[in-house]
Amino acid sequence: MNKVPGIDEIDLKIIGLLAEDAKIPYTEIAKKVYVSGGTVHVRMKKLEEMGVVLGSSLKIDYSKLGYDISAFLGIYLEKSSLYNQVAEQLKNIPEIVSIHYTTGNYNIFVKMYCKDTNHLKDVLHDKVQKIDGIERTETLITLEETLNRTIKFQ
Amino acid sequence: MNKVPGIDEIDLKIIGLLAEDAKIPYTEIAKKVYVSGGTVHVRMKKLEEMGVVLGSSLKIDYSKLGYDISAFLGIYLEKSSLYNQVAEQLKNIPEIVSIHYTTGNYNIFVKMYCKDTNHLKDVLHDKVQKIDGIERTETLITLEETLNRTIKFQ
DNA sequence: GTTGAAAAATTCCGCCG
DNA sequence: CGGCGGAATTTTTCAAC
Repeated sequence: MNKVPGIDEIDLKIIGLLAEDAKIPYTEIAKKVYVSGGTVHVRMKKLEEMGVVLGSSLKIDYSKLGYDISAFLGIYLEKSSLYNQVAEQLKNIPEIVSIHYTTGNYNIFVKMYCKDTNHLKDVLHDKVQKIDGIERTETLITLEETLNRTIKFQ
Repeated sequence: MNKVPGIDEIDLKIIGLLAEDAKIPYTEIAKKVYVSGGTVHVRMKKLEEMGVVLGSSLKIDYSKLGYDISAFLGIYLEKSSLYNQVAEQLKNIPEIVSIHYTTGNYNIFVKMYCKDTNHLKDVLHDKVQKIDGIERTETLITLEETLNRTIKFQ
């Protein structure tokens, strides 16, 4: 399997189980992994201190909250050295949930959620396109999301 | 704000808080939102039944587990009607964590994690490229991920 | 890594506005 | 009916081994 110093099979199993549902009680994890509840607690604390586990979050169906459009944005910069500066501005746009500096076609790649096509148009036109250093953008609208999981380590 | 039937400000605040850290105790959420712990519990149960909240998961630093490469894959299909068929095959590749059917440049857009460039090459060559119906792919390697949050509703 | 016990949170239910 | 409060149950958390 995976060779990472300081992390063993048990740690990976714990992470694997909690990645699917972060609210499973440690006592239940303990049974499945054949250790005591206290050990699961100690392991998780270690993993958090190591920075392997960064926290937990809710899985949310955005469309049920009125955010019907999930889209990716490929951004071309005028100069790739502008990344940090442009990323700072992108952070201020609440519709944007992740920002990636990438090799390949685009310089920056961004994921965002919008309520509808008008909202998307507004964000693009009034917020993204106004940022200095952005040459042009390309929009990929997600029509269907088939999968959304965490990687399997076991 | 947002008009979604059956969901009010309090629900959105609860979701907002738990989206940042799914393990905050309901009693603590209750204090911040000025309702009782029982009410937070009832609200969350309602949101889960409505399918707004799909569950919870761990935020994991994949690089600390030896998965140093996060990449996107833009996939061109021979015919876009092949989506379901190809998506089924992609699901069987454990390195792939999300699959999107998109408008724009690519037909399918995929996110994946690999240990290193060799691992990435293997996945592309031995797994992805072997799938029937895929014309060609384009790889965008993430050099830096600046942001990863859930959308702010409040 | 385990155990056990104190502290805290969850969860459920009857009551009230 | 939605929200509250309290009580039983479960979980978390921590110290000693």
